[in-house]
Amino acid sequence: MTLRGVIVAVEAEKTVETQYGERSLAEITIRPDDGRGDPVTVTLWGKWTHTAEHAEPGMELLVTDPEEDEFRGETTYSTGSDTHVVLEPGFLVDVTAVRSWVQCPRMYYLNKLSGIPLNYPVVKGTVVHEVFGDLLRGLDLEDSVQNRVAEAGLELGLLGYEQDEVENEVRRNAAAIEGWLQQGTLTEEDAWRSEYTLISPTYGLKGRADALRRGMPVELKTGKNTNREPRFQDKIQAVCYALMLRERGVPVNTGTLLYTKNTALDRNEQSGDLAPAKEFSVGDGLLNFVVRQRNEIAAMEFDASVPTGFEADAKCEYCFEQDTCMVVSGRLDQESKAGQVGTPLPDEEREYFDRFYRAIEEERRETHAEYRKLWEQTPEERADDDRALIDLEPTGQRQIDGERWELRARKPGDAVSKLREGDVAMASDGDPVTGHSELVRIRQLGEEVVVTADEPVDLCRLDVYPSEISVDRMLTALHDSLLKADPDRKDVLFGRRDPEFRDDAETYIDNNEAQNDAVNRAVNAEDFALVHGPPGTGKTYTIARTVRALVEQGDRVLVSAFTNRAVDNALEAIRDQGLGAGREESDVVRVGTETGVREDMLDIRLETEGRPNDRAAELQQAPVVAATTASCGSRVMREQQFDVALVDEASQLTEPATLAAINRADRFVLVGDHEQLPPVVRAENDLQTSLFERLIDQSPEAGVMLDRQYRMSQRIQAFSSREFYDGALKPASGEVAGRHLRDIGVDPADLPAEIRNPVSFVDPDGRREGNTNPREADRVAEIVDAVQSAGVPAEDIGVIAPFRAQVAEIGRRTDVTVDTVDRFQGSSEEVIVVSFVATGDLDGPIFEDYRRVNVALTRAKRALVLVGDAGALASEPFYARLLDWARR
DNA sequence: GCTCTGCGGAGAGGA
Repeated sequence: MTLRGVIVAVEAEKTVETQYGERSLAEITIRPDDGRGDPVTVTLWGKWTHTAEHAEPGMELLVTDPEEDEFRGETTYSTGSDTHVVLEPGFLVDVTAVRSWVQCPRMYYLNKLSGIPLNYPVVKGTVVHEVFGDLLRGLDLEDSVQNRVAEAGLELGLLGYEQDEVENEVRRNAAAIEGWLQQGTLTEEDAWRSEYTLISPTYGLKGRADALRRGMPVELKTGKNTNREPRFQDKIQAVCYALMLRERGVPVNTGTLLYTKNTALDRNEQSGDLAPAKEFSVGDGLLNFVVRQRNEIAAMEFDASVPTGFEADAKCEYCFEQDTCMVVSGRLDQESKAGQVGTPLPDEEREYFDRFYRAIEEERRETHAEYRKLWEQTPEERADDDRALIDLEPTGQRQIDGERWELRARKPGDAVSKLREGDVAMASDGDPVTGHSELVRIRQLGEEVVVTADEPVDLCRLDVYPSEISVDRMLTALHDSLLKADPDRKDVLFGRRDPEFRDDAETYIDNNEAQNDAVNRAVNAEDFALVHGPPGTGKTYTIARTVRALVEQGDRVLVSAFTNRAVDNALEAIRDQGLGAGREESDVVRVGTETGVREDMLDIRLETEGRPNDRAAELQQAPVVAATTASCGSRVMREQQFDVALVDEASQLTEPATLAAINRADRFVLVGDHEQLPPVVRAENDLQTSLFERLIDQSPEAGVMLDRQYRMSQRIQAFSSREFYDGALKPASGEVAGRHLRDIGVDPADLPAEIRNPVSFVDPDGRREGNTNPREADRVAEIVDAVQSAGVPAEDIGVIAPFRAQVAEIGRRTDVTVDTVDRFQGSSEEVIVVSFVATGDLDGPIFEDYRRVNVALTRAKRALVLVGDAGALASEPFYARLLDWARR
């Protein structure tokens, strides 16, 4: 039995006399989640009072296997022999975080804040781990060493390492592993498996064990340890995995640490215990200790407080992070055991840091809520939520290169989900949390689903695997921009100084004054420039022309955007300017994964595998580098410096995500449109406003608005121009203004009367059902058919709906592109049909942000058909104006 | 990457 609920009261610890002597206890009252709602009291005995000290009203508490008692007619609970007390079980702490917390709570905080830098021990450690996995999967040691070192080519090159010396070192590490493995495999056939992903609903833990041997966790350490016992923090890591395995019913009582530098080669010169593998027994004491440590972290994060180092017996004089720790606490004016050095940041910067730190941590909690849905939702609910494909029928498994696995399954019916080809996902036998699951990469997602994995699994279900990476990257960007950035940069970001511009004026673009102004602004910016580009105004061309001008004046340029698609769009235009002719030129380099980068840009994609020096040179010598903002926060990109960072679709980026890109450069140019979609964030907080929007408000003089659009007819653009751009948006020419279906060979007479006008409104009299409206979907499909029959090719028609469910509903009825507004941003079609779904009223956040409507309407070039419920639309002034305009 | 401690044991126990 598990007791679970929100804490309503926490009593102070007290000491009582029992028949077994003096014992301490603390009482916590919770309101259980069981629905009855009557508060119950739980008595925490002995060491669990430690957790009571960290508990606060409002936190969630989980108690496993409590003992039930009657006291004064009420049921009470207390901790027993099998009891674990867990604070905030919904907050998922990573196992490596528990490890660093145990070393020192400040270390945990510093790691979180500043990320893992690019350094040799880290890169080498990763390579050795990969070789270890390969050996477990039966690969040849020499092949594995060579392949894995080559794969790390770029990082090694940036660190100035040669392939041979790294191979030799990895070989030495791997030899220790192999020797030990051979002993084991002689007796234990098939008792191994590598890289085991675990998520714990009970303990609020997640992590990936390096390996399991006969079900027991094995952790690999690339260092040396000649003590008889494994290092304490290493044990902690293994104990976390043991705890999670026990939760799944595996009777784990042993953990193993494998120290790869404990080799026979050193035996002559070293004394001590040089066996690479050190086993230790996992008892209740350690398991409980780990739960209590995790509780400390969860409690600290509950109110976003900052650890000082006093929480544990940290001994700063031994710590390698002492200097960093003192600098961070000095600059952020934090209490710390190590002490402080340096002057604190100005108050407004401190306030900014705190505000965004909290906002990012809120976002992290929302990400954890996504994880929770893995076990809180039924498979059917997950599928309805578009977050999983369920009821897959496995059709085959085979081993492919490198002893990895390719798994196939048939997808029943026309199931849809957020999953995309190239995504990392969680494949399972049906239950991703308690069943057998593996992290996989999706290769193909049609009627047949194909994924690749390190280990085989029955491919019955595929789940979105939430990632904290963007949250982590935002934190490191925040850290870099406040603690490492040059003060000059901060002065303009905080509005203490106006951005400056050089006076030069040149003609870069001779047929569009605003675009030419924008390029001049960007090229002459001493600090930053902002380019406001409403739909169809040639943002991308302006960016490309700017990049060329910057490169010609000798600048090194970083081109970035939130999505891979936007980066590649910008790159395409940049290549049209004559840059990035091909790999030989290597003047433009695209940094990104093979699956993320668009096919026609793969020829300039930076290969990360190969000879270190060559790979590093390709990146370091490129005058133009393009990468997503998430990649800009990567270990590799954090080492790069640019003169100018140019960020496209900046209005869709959170402020810290934008910082990740602009931290890399002396000057920056943001291009965007704050009247289109804002950043996608889960929590409601400061992350919802983009840096672009904030700076446009703060320094309007740094901005140029592109005011001529090359996309929509006059009739189509009118509403958007009036409602969102104060009427300033104009067609670029008479040709654009007068665009009509006739120009592409369509006679309006061939269309049904109700959609004969360039902008029309149709009310199908449907009913909203959840996030769909089947009748409206029917009608949309009929309209699309009619448009096609009149002669518009399918590829020139697009359908936009607010919800993915309706997108799927319509998609079943037509072959043209159907997608959500959010996915349509950045593209356009000759004819656009918009399905509003809502009937009766316009309840729901999706309708509250009018910017979404702006995006939907401005995708159309020659014809726009709005399909919806007139009553619902008329119920709200903005939509009523839209309706009037469409029916005119 | 270091010099160190953090981990008990069956299991009930107070008012």
